[in-house]
Amino acid sequence: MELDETDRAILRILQADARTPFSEIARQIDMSSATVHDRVGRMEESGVIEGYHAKVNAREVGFGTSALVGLRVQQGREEDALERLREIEGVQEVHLTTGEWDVMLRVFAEDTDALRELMFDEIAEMDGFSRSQTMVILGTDFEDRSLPI
Amino acid sequence: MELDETDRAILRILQADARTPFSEIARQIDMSSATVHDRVGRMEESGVIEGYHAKVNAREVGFGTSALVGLRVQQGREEDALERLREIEGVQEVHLTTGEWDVMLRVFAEDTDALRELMFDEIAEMDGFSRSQTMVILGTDFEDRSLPI
DNA sequence: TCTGAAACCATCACCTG
DNA sequence: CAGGTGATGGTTTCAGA
Repeated sequence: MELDETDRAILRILQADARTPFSEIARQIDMSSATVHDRVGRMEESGVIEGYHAKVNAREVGFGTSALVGLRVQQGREEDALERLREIEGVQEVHLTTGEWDVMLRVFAEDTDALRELMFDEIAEMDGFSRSQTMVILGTDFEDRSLPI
Repeated sequence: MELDETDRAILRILQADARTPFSEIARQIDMSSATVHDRVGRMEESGVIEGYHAKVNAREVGFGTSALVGLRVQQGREEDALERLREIEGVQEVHLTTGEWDVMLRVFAEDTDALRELMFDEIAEMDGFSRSQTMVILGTDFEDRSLPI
């Protein structure tokens, strides 16, 4: 889908605050809210906007620990491996990558004990993986910065 | 902040769709929308809810390439290093980690050429870093899965 | 892309158990 | 004191221009 500057302005606003009323967006971009409604609908339909999500503080809901995990997958077992990763609740992101690791995960767990259990009992147990490396996240300087549209 | 099952139900709904009207949330959890309004306000105030963000398809807005980058930081230069990373637009996440790398980044770029420029002209140029490794993301199986609250 | 109108929603002061 | 009611002003949404 072709996006013009008006669409991009709408995206910038909704990236920063997805609950901004269309009427307020309309004021900011100097158009009617019917137009905003229209354009947002088109961007949702076409997949430019993939959804709206509340960002919840992980620590506050009991996930005090997070880590990045690199995995090596045995050749030919890729799809199989991904399928099993999807079933593990703490796994929040799965990327296929070039370089030292074939798959990089972001996992969340209650604490370091729960992380260890997740790694040893769920991930290390899976076959199709040869090596892994866990990088515990000690702190996050920032994340969920808006894309510079 | 203490969260009860009602709060958690609200969080689950807003994680999945941040634009759900309070009246609809009220229907789902069988309470009045005044109560939902109240509880959401309290969770925003206390930092349980950190914001509401539209998820924009990166490819559709011109970011066809993404990578995870590991960096080694010279001792004592950490704060300095983070400050410069914050200024680079394509850098969307910065985590401090244990293990092989001190800092892990998520970067977005227009294409592999732009990624190379970002790596060589902006990141490799910075001092305070000794080594780096770039893992280009070939595909993402999933990301932004909701936390299992 | 806008106007206008109907339906819908957020918000708040004020009750109620 | 958490939760509900009800009024009101703002918002969404859609047909029609």
